[in-house]
Order: sequence, then structure tokens, then C-alpha cells
Amino acid sequence: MTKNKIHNEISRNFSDHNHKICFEISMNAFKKHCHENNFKLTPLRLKVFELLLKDHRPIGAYQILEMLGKEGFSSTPPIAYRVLDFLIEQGFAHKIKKLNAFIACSHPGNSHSPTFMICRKCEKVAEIDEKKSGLKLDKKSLSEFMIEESIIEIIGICKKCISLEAI
Amino acid sequence: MTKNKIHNEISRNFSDHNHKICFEISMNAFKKHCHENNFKLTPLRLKVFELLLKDHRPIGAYQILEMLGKEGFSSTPPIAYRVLDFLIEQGFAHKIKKLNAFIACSHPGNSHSPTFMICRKCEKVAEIDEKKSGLKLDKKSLSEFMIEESIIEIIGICKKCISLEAI
DNA sequence: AGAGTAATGTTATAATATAACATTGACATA
DNA sequence: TATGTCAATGTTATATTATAACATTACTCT
Repeated sequence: MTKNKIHNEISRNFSDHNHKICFEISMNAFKKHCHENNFKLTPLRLKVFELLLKDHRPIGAYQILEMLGKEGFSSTPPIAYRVLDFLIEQGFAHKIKKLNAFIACSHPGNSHSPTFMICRKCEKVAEIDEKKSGLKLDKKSLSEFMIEESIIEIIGICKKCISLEAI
Repeated sequence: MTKNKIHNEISRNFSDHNHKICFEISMNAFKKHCHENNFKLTPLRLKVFELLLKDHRPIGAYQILEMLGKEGFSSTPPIAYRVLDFLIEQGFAHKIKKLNAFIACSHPGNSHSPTFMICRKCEKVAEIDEKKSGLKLDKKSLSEFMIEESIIEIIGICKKCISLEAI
């Protein structure tokens, strides 16, 4: 247990924290996954994932393209969308439908139906672990519909923004 | 209690049922709401709401525009988007983010955070009542984020499509 | 070296949505 | 009955998000 113990996704993602640790855990998991599954760890893929990992804020595809352009990559739409699709398929990114924007996955490896908490002030997003969140549904509904996938996005204000508002 | 008693949203929306009743309950509620709040019950608004009420399937804005065109209305994008925005604001329609499409509200009047069940086979959608569905979240998460709005969309297969598959 | 293939690049276009301004028509009231 | 107001609709243009289809590159395997 370290000084920087992460208590949960909300207190971590929405607050100041040692983000270097977040970044490296995810980046290393991604590199490992690519090696183990014979996907190429290309500069483009690394750059896009790096952009997504920057600060717990979702980014639009065209924002990504702009940044790719500045870094010397090609910046036509398919370039971004293909890498994003790849990252999503491999479980390292998600699309936030509410925002038409993309974010790095906080729990790579876990197969899951994520729940996102979106702060409309600071625009950061926390992905809540399956164990702590999910769908509540009555038995009858559950018996009448076979669930395959779920989209859960909660919009509101995070703790930090509430406390800043109070000042 | 009538022969056509509606047991719940799933058995109703995803099955054969007396849809005339669904339609009229919603349409009457809409008319009442407009009268009571001094919104004009215009042909355009009535037509768009009628299209949304047709069969528990969401419709895209451009599909609506096409149908409006055929009915002699103007059919440029703002025509549809404005009426859709109006219906959503007034609580008579929702946007299904997963599909970029719009659907009539099944529980008009109730202020609510709806849960949608989307059948990927028949493409119908059921809006589940708040009492029977919602978000499950641990106490700590709830204490650290002020929820204002939620988007819950469940994708899967409805009972009817499952039974048809079995044949 | 050459064939096969994953990844990236390129061109064009589709699909979804909004901004800004113009016109219409109902109705309140002077 | 003329006129001002305002909600609703119409119009034009454009922004934003996403995909289809095909070309090229560069790595791997034989």
C-alpha cells in the first residue's frame, strides 16, 4: 500500500492525484496486451492511447486528429476512427455517447459493462467499477429481455467542483 | 381492468398488443399538456408526435424529415430538430443515444430518468418505469458525485425475438 | 526476392445536427 | 380594423461526427 493509494475512481479521477501512476499502469497493460496478442505497437496507436490517457477527460475524434496532425501523423478522419475502434475492441477505450467523445478505459482487462460519471463542470469522467455500480432491474423485466450490453452514463457534478462552487 | 391490461412495458412494447390504446393515451396526454400550458397544437407537432408513436421503434431525424416531406411539410433539418427538441423538453419524447434516434415517451408526465431496453433484432424499444429500474451505486460513489441526469440504455434481445429464434 | 497481410494513408461522401436570419399567422389591444 | 408582438415555421448555409472504398507502405514468412 502506497502513499498514493487509490480509494476509488471518483476520488481519484476527479481530484488531484499522481496521474503518472494511472498513466503507466494503463500504458503498460496496453503494451503487454499488444505483445501477447500480436498486435503491432505502432507510434500511431501509442500516440492515440497516450492522448486518451492524458487527464480523465474524453476527447472527440476530431480533437485527436488535430493533435495527430501537430505530431506529424496523417490527420484524416479514418486515421483516428480506426485506432479508436481498435482500442475499443481491445477493451482499452470507451465512447461516451453523451459527448460523442472517447476516453481511456480505467479497468482494462476486465470484461465489463461500465458506468460513467460525467462531471459537467470540469468535464472529467470516472468509470465506476462493475462491483460498485450497475443496473437495478425488477425480476420480471430481467426474465423478459436478454441483456447483451449496457450503456450507463451519469451526468452531474463531481465532489471537487461542488467544493469549488462553495467558495 | 380490461382484457387488454398492460402488465409491463416489456410485454407490451415488444409484443402484439392493442396499440391504439397506447397511441391514444399518449396523444391525449400531449394535447392536454399543450392546452394547459399554452403551447400551440400545430399540425407539424401533431404529425411528428404521431410518427414517434407509431410502433415503439425509434426514428432518426432524417427519417422524420422524409415523412414530413411526403405529407407536405417543409423538410429541412431544423423543422424536425425543433419539434423534437420541443417534445423532449416537454417530456413527450426521448433521444436514444445508442441509435441517434428518437422515441415517444411511455410515461409522459412523470419526471424521470428513463431506462431503455433496446431489442437489436426487432429494433423496438421499451422504456422501463423508474420504480422497476434504475442505477445501482455504492454509498461512497453516491456521496462523492451529485447526480443530475442519467442515460441508461440496455441492448439485447426481447422475449418475442428470442422465441422466434427458437423456431 | 516475392506473396501475403496488418497498418496506415488518401479521397470522397454519408449521416447527424445547429446557427442565423426570414416569413407567417394568431391574437391582444389600441 | 390596423398594428405590434411573439410563437411557430420556413430557409439557407454550415458545422460536426462518422464511414466507404480504394491505394500504399512495411513487416513477416517462406
